[in-house]
Amino acid sequence: MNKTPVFADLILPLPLAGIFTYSIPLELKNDVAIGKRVVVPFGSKKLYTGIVKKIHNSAPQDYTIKAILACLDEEPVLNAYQFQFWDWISQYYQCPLGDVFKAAIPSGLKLESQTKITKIEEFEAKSPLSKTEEQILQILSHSKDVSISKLNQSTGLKNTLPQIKALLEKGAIEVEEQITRGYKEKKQEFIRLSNNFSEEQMGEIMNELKKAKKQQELLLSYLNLSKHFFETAPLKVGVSELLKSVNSSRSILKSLVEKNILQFYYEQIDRIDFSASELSESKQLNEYQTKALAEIHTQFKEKNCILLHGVTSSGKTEIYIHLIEEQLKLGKQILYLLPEIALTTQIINRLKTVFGNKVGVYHSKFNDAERVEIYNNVKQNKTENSYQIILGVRSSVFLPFQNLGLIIVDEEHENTYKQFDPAPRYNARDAALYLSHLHQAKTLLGTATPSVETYYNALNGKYGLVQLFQRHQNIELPEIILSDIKEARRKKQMKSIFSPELLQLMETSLANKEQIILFQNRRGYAPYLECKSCGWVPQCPNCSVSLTYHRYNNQLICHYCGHGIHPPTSCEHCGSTNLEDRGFGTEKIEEELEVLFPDARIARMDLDTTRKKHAYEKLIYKFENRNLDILVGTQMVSKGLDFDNVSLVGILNADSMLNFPDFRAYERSYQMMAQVSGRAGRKNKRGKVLIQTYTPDHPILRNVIENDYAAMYANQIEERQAYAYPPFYRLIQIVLKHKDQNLVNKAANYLAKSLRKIFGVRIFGPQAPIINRIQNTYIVNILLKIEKKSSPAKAKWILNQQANFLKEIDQFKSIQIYFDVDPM
DNA sequence: AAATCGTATCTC
DNA sequence: AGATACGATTTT
Repeated sequence: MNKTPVFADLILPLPLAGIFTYSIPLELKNDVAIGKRVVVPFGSKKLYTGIVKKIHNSAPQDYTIKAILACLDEEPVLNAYQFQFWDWISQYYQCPLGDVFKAAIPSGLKLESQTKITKIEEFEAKSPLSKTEEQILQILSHSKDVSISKLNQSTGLKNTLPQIKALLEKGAIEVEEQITRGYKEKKQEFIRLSNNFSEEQMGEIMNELKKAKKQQELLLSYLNLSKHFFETAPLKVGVSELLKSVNSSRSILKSLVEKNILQFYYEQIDRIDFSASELSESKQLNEYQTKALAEIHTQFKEKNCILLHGVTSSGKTEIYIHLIEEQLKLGKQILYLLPEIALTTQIINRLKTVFGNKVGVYHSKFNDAERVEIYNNVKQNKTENSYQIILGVRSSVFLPFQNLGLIIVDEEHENTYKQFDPAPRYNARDAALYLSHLHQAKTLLGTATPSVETYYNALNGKYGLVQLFQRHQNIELPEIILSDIKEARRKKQMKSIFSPELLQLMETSLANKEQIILFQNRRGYAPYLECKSCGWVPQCPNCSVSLTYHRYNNQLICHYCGHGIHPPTSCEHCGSTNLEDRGFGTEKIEEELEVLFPDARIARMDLDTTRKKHAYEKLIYKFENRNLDILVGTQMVSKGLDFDNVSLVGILNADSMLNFPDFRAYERSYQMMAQVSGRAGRKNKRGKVLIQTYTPDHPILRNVIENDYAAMYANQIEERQAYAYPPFYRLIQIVLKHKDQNLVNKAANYLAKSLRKIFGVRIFGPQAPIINRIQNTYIVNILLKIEKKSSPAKAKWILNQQANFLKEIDQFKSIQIYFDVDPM
């Protein structure tokens, strides 16, 4: 027998490069296996959940090795596809596997220990304690099991560890590592008869309960609900269901249990509803949809990825449904990606009516336990009671699929598919293509306004292309009207932010009992506050941005770090009390509408009004049922919602989008305006879109009016080629961060210089981003543009090497560096 | 990321 | 000197 110790290489949920080798103790030898979770000590105290990546026999030489403490799983939580997928993400997006782990696994499956501190009651101080030590003991005497971060918070100190250590040595406190309980199964309380009473016995019992009318009533209700004497096996009766049925109380039920007539029992239930609901057939496709579907079939024979370019309201969803049906028949899993939760509500409902409980939804507003259940459910992949279709956001590409047949990426152009912070900075649309490739599955990208990159790939034959330009039920595309607010301002015709044309149209719509959507890409009340005498604007103390005024809580808030203060009453510069809010956020627009249209029912939809779990659905529901006349919102209102009574869409300020300093600004503006416009229009009446702008002659606005995607594309692709941008070049952004602005600039200059020696003119910068300070850390960027045909892997290798060289220079050691591959 | 170690700074 | 603050180092 081979008695040499066996080792396991683990992925730990830490932003550290590489994998970590631990020994497998004898008693765990049979348990530990690739893909399972194990608990290991890391550093002096902490315990982490690691995932076994490899088991081997080569003992590491350079360090003493620790042992695995426990194995958490009977079955692996990660399958072979996922290991490959993680490796790809880690390599392509240049981040440690530990970061991928953190993003991919719901935190309910990642236990982590936390230090809990308790006071020892009998402790008496032999020597006088320091002020902070006294303070800590004071806090501990109020509550036990206090965490270190909580202590730091309550004392107001940055670091209490030295004091904790001192107190520990003096024997005043106790420190314990507790593993926070992860996922808990949900149990439901049921009630049943404690004996299989005969009808005769039951009669006696009822008789005995004559004096306890309430109890009698409750028992009777139980017999009714369970159909006890009618069914061979009585039905399950939930405690809460029973109590509700006769409006009884728990204490009455308890006395029946004490009399040993009824008894409680518990069963684990899924948080997810699997009750079968009534299903309706998928809809018959119209002539154009049928043709598109046939084309998709043909092209999938040759290509692995197809772009379905269909105008808004052309019925792409119904085509998806037919494709999903086909995959289901083959026994395959389907992943349906959406850019954000905001979009899901209407599509969930549509898919659920066709596929019922085969559809699972995965997004960030679910709590941990729910996410774990979905994860486990997908992992099981049974045909009964498991999701075959996952409707989810970005992170659902990490679910444990075993048998994917099709990935649909809806609204492919959306930038929310790209994760910006923290690592992994992946694009779910691009990752989906790799995931498809792993499973030998197909990918369908769907949108009315393709991203320039995707459209280029489709035109050049890398992807298939299927077009669908007929709107269903022949709803006409809306009429788009421009309103020159520069002119209106000059003539003093503007009523705050509203042009006379817009107000006119709004009045008509309201008079016709039709609905209105207003779009303003700015939340809060006013983007900034300004002193009228000297022009001073309150800034965030931690970031290089001005503070946004929010009226509902009367606060100035930084949208980058969340810092909030009460608005100052006087100017910090000149002392003037003449402070005025400038610009328009959704909150202010809502307020002004209430004055202008006192009879209209107005609501606002932005990040602030949709924080709560179902707030978004409630708003949509209200609007759908025509309980609202005007909906004001940020980009949330532009995405995939279909309402059939909206006759007017107003875009309040098109210029802020157009003037955004980014090479994708025009493309993004076109997409945004085209998408919002798609919300207008009804079965028998052409909708109207009014765009307010200072630059009515802007070529992009012309493209929007003429609904000419091709022209916009032709123009943009030319610019992309001329200025070396995607799809002709691949971008990698090198980001440097440090608290010291001089140091970070110096480091960036040094790195850019050494990179120029290798990449030459492909290096741009260093340049400070528009917001060059967030949370008191300064940021500098260097941009690398490399030809599409050259090897990105090699470029990344060189970047890494050069970054490591920089880190070897003493003064630059503490500079943070990371890469953003394909930045947005 | 978080604990620990090493060193600079503050306070009486 | 001792307490405190902060940065660098280490983690398998």
